[in-house]
Amino acid sequence: MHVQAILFTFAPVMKKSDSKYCGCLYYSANALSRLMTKMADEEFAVVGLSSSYAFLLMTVNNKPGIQPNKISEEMLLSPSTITRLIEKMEQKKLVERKSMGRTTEVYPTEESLKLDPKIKEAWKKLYHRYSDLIGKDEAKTLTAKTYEVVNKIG
Amino acid sequence: MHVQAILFTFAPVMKKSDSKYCGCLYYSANALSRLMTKMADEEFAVVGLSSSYAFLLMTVNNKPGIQPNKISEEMLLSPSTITRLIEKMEQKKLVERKSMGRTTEVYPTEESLKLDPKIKEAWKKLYHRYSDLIGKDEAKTLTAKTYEVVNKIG
DNA sequence: AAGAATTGCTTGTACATGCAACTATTAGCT
DNA sequence: AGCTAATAGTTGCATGTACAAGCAATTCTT
Repeated sequence: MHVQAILFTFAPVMKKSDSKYCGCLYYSANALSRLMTKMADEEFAVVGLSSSYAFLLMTVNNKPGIQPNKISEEMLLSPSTITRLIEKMEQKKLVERKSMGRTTEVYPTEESLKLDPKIKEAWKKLYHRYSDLIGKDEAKTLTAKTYEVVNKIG
Repeated sequence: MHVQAILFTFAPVMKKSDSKYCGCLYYSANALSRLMTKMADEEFAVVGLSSSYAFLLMTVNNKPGIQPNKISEEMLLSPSTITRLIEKMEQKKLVERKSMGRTTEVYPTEESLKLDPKIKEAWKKLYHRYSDLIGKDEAKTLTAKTYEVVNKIG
């Protein structure tokens, strides 16, 4: 306890910036989001995808035939965004749409399924990367807290 | 301690969604960011601005003559983004640029200064809005934690 | 069974943001 | 003084995301 205090006094954690906005959740949430997205995009680059597409594929690979509707819920993105994501992945021959009446089912292609382990691997690396940077427990609690707040607000 | 446990057992917090991604910081940070941005945009709509522009104006109003450079640091946005934001606000006659050599100084117009109290008011309402939703202490600690992580990662 | 409401998905459009490449200016070195 | 390096800012381009409006299919109502 004492040691901690002394350490903090003589060796404070260096902050990169200290904006007048740092007490605002809008600000810090957005800043973190941008950083995490950049980090995720870097990791998923090994499979030639940016983060959103990687998550889309994992979602579809996990539940072949899932409806855009449900993907939207799972990824917390708007239906129109999901349409756009699916379009792009269809162009790349990584998913296929089967429309039946007003509903649509989205299926992974062979290639997407073959890619799946690599995507999951990249995802794991992402996890380790930020966990190493900020501490495993710290990462877990922040993630949980954040998600909890998302559920309260959204 | 015991009471807590019992409460949790018999009255768990109801979650809206429970994605397989909820343990990923990329995912929760992005979700929160989107929600907060939406909320902020709603609040700042009373002054006819979306959130980024409101923050830009507050920054410039607070330090007239500030350089884009410094705005970028304070807002944790890339220089090019700041250029774009300034352009728009210049079109709306809310800021002015004075270029001197390679440096540029950004000044608020009268109108921007007149708008300032309303922007700050909207900002305060934003704060209360999410604080009411998730609890004041909860909001404060999450904001602080998030900002801390931003400093560690960024 | 016909019209109304709802649902699932898509499209047009707009916006926020960043990267990479560029220009212009200043600072540093010799 | 002159060349090089660094810095400040801008621009072209690409991407991710959402809203509003639309279309098509289904369900509800009476």
